[in-house]
Amino acid sequence: MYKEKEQEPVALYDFYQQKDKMYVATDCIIFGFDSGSLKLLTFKRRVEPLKGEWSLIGSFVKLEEDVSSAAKRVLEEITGLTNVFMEELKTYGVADRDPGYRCISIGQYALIRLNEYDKELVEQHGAVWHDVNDLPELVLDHRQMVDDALEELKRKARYRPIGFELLPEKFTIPQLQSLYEAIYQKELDSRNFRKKVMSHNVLIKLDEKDKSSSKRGAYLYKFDHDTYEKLIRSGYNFEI
Amino acid sequence: MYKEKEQEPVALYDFYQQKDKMYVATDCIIFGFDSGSLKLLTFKRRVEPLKGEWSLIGSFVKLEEDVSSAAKRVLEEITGLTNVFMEELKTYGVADRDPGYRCISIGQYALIRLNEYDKELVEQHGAVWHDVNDLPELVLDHRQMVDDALEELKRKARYRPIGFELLPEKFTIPQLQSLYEAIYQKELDSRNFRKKVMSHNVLIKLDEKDKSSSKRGAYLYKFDHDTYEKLIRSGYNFEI
DNA sequence: GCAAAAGTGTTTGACATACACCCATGC
DNA sequence: GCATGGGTGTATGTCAAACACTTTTGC
Repeated sequence: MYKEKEQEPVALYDFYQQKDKMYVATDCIIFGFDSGSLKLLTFKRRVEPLKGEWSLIGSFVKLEEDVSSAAKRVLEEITGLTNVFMEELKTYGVADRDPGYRCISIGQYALIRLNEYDKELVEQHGAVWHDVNDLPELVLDHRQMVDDALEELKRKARYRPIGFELLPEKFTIPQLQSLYEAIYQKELDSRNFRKKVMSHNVLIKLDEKDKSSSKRGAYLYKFDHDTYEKLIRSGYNFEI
Repeated sequence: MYKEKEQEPVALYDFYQQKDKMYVATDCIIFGFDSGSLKLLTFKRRVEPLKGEWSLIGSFVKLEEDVSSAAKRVLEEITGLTNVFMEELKTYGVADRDPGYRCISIGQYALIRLNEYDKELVEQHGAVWHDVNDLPELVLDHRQMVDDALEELKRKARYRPIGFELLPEKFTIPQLQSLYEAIYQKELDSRNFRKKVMSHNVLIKLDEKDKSSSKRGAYLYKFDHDTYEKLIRSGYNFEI
C-alpha cells in the first residue's frame, strides 16, 4: 500500500503532515545454547557510523512491513530459519541513541537451536557467536538490549517452556538442567530438577540414549507440545 | 538537535537516506481506581480519520524527544500530573494499523491517583473516565492495548507494589484489598490478604481512621517506600 | 439492639529444599 | 577395577488456602 520509494509518500490527512517522521529499526537479540552456556549472535557493522564495530543484527522497518515481520526477515536472511521463537523485548527510544539520525529501535529476542541454522549463510554475513559471559563491546545501546533480554529470558523461562526452543528436538535431562543453570545463573539440584520437570508430564521419553557426555548415556526426551497446550488451556500452572 | 521543521532534516549518512521513515506515536493507557473498580481515561478523537470516536490519549513522538518523554508530556498536558508511574507496554507495529499513514505506536500504561489529578484540565481536554468493565468501542487497536495493559497490570501487581500508585497516599487495608480484587478479578480472603500484606512490614499504620465506608472505621496506612527499597536491594521477594 | 464493615488465629495440605548413594559403562 | 556422569527417594520446613467469630459504632 505504501509503495512509492522515489517520491516521498504523502499522508492522507493534514494533521499528520505537520508531524515528524523518523526511522524505525528493529534489532535482534539472537540466543543459542551450547556446551553449557548461552551464546549471542553478533556481527560486524558494515555501514557508517560505527562501521566495523560489533553490533546486534538489525534492520530498518520498511513502510509496508510489520515490525515483527522485519525482525523475522532479518533472522531468516542471516540464519535461514523460519518459525523461530521470537518476542518483542522493548523499545529503545531515547532521542539521541543513534548518532546517524533520529531512529528508534524495537528490540526483539529470538531463541534458536544451534544444530539447525544454516552455518554457511551465517558465515557469509560475517555473523559470529559469542558466549554471553564474554561479549565484546557492542555499538550504541546494544549491550543494554542484551542485558535486558537476558533478564527477560530469566523471567519468562520460569513459567513458559521456552527453554526447549534452545535445545535440539531430542535432549537429555542433564542438558535441560544445564540450560536452566545457564539461564538462571545458578546451580540446581539434579534430583529436585528432574522431579519438577517430570511432574508436568510434558516430556516424552525416547528409547535412545545420548552417550556424547557419559559412558552410561542419558535417555533422550522430546517436548510434548500437544499435552502442554492442553494443560495450559485448562489453566495449569507450568513452572520450572 | 533536530530543529528545522520547514525543511526536512537530512540524515548524515547515505545508508540511512535510502530507508523509509514513518510516524512514531505513543498511546497512554491511563488507569485510575475508585469505588471498587478500575477506570480508564479516554477521550474523543479530534482529528481525522475517525474524528469523534473514543480513543486513548496519545501523541506523535517529536524528533528531539524521547519516546518516554512524549508519553509523559501527553499525560501532563491532560492531567497536570508529573512523576507518575508509567511503563512501556509494547509496540503496536502492524503495517496497516493506522489508515491515515504508516504509523507505529508504543503503548505506555500509567497508574494515577484519582484524588490528585487536575479535574478541570481533564475536562477541558474532553477526557472521560470509563469503568474498564464497561468500555465504549475504541478506535484502531486501542482496545487491544487496554486488554494487554490489564494483563500486564495483573502480572506486575503480584511482585511489585504498583497497586499503591492507584490509591491515595493514605488508604485502608480493605481499600487495598478491593483494589487487588479489581486487578486480579477475583475475590480474596480478607484474613489471608491482611496477613500477607502486613508480613512485608512496608505499611505504616497511622492514628487516623477512615469512616467513609463503615461506622467503625478502618485504620489508615501509608506505604513505606524507604523500607521497601531497602528490602528489595537486599534481595527480598515481595509478593501480594 | 441491630446492621454492616473491621479486625483477628488456627489447621491443613502442598510443595520447595536439602541431602547421599547406587548404577551403568568405556576405558 | 575405576572413573565418570546418570539416575533415584525421603524427611523437613515453609507457606498458601480454607475457614468463623468478635468488635465497634451509627442509626
